[in-house]
Amino acid sequence: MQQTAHRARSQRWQGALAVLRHVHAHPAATRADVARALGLSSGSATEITARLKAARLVAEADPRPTGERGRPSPALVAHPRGPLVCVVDIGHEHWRVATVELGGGIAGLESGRHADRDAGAVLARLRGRVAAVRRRYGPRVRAVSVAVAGTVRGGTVVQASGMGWSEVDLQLLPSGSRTPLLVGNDASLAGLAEARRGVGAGARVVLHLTVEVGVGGILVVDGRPVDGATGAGGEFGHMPFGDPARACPCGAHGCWDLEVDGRAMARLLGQPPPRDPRTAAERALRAAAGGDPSARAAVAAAARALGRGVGGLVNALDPDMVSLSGLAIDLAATAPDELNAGYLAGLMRFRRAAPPPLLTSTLGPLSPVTGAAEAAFDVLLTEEGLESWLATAG
Amino acid sequence: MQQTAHRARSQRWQGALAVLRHVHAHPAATRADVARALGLSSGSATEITARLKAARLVAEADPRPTGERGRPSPALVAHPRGPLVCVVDIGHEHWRVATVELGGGIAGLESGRHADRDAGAVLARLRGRVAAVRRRYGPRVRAVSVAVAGTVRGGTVVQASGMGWSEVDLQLLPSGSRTPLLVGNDASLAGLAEARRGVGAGARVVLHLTVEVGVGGILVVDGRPVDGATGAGGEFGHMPFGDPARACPCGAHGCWDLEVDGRAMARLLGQPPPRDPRTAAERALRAAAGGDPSARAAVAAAARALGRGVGGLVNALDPDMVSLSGLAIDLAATAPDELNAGYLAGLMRFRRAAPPPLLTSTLGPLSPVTGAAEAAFDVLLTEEGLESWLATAG
DNA sequence: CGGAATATGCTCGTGGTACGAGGATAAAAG
DNA sequence: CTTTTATCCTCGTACCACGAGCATATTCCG
Repeated sequence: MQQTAHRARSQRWQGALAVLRHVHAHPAATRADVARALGLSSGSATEITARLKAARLVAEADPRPTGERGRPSPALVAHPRGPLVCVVDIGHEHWRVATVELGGGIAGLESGRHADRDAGAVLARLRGRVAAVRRRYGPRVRAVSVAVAGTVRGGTVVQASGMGWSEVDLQLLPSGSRTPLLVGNDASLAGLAEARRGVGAGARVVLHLTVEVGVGGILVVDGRPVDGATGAGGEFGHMPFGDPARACPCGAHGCWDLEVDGRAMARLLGQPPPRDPRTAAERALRAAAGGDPSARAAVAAAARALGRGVGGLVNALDPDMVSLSGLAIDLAATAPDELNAGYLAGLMRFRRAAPPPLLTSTLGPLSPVTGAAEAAFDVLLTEEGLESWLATAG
Repeated sequence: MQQTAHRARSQRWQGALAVLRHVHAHPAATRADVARALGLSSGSATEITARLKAARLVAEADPRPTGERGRPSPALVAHPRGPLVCVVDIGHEHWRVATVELGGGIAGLESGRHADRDAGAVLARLRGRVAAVRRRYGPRVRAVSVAVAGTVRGGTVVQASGMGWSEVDLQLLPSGSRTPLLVGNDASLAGLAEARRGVGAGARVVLHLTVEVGVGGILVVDGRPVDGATGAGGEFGHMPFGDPARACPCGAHGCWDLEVDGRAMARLLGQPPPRDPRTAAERALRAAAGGDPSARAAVAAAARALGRGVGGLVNALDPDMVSLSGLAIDLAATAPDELNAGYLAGLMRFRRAAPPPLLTSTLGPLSPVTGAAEAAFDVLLTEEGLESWLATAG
């Protein structure tokens, strides 16, 4: 039963891979659903699921009574000894280390606040947590995937101003380890998760935007993130939608960032530049909600600037919908009319009859974790990934 | 030898399709090249090429002496009775109707100037030319693909202000015809061509930008155009990079369009808004090249505005390179320092050490034709397209 | 309560595709 | 003219999916 090596490159396991991808994307799917969706005959479904079960990739849950006629179909779920991804989420204040299985289920989750934001200290702690996960699960951990609140290029953090980092190499694995390490921006990964499993599920082209300190996000087309040549795509906050005279810490001028976040609101309120723009924004939003007219005006201006930029991005990128997250949700809640007015004014006329809806993202604070897991499974659910799993686990 | 219907959905002809796509993308490739690139055994290559030859999809040219050692390998080329695409290019002033074969070779080309720019008149003439192509080649014509100088959404022209069109349905085929009709923006399709076969060949992420009246273009990732939910993506000229007080004919304000084209230069020269911004721009560029200081200043400002916007787009989209076309080439030639200064100033600091190069596109005026043919072959080189070809031609 | 209707799962024979080894072929190099 | 290099062809083998036929599990309905 020894299989030849080269064969794998062409079509071997292609059907199994398609099934596996479908199971991952639709965790509740029954075997019959999968067969229908993929156009498989029931014979093929039988054979493929048998192979996937033998390879410890999927398991079949007891069929649950659906109330429908016909023979009940077992649901395909992650195998209890199947592949896992270790996800690390590095925020400005907090960290998370999660273990995610096929289908997106979270098998384990730890979190905490940074005791010391220094890169060395943060990474030392996270290395320990990752090592613990790998000790516990052994070779089931197929990848480590990091979501970090900073600009990422080619696997390293170029800048994470919230933590005072610049040019940090995220060495989270012992040197020499062959486990792949993936790194992405947290807002972009959150957008990937929203597009696939959140508010964007079903839409083909999703523009995700989040406001925290500045604006981040991602365009997701057919479930694939448009993250550029080096993974640094999605830095929409550094498009020059603002006042060309205003310098941005990024080095450019007139960045959109400076018009919509806590820095913008503080400026509009006549306050000095805030040390922590996130809480400054929250303060302004609370004051505006409480009826303070000058806060109201500042929030309105930020909302309008947000809407105007979204309009420009929609003109250029033509999404089916826009998913809003972070402070953008609060801006939309506090100043919906201004956001909408800015959005419509920014759109080309022909788009105004039926503009892509601005929708609130639904996945919550774990969305970067989910997105990082998605990115990792994208790598694992390939022929190479499968081959490697079969070699170790088969 | 009757083949079952369902089989085709899974992996039938998958290998042949991969070969066909490779041949299309690499017209000069020998059979050995293809086998190597796709990891095919020589036996498989033999079988697949035999099948493709029998299906009148590819032919093998006489092996040419290469001067290298070893048995010469025949080149795989388009079959002389293989599938064709009828391409229609509708510019502001001119039209073209081309017949393109697999691999991108142009088998026939007609062109002319619009006698009357009215949509009805233009379409009537083009319908005639398309009908002539279809009469001549019969069922070999598998698709009609249109590149039009206007905003396209979902297969119809929303607006083509250069010709005074709005909401034009491009009915170029007799009603009831089953031949697929594809429609795209000319600048976006030109960018697709440049990314695949022009200056962007080899790059994974290409941002193509062209200046004519306003700015158009496309982002191409892994050879796939990022053209949005309705095909209207790439309207980069309507991002608000300019003065927010300035109204754009598109309905929005502050569009980049208004800062870089002939309208911008006329404005900077204190002239009234030109009826034909294209020739106004050419006039200003000529005057600047001739040494006129005020024209020089106007061109410099437009070049700087172009560079600044390109910087913002690079920040957000992270391409490997930027391909410039149309008047952008002239701006780059006339005011290279200003363009570059604007570009670098618009980039985030971490990008400035190795910014994506701004390169001049290479395909020339036929690039929209090539791009439209590419878009059509993308549809034809699928299982459905192949199946349909085999049904009629097999 | 029991047969009909419905939906799904399993078995097995068949066909299509790719592999890989071995030999044949066509050019350049020595 | 022989050797080297690179390619092409033939053929036996393996794998995967199909589809028909039958088995199984549930709901519906008289």
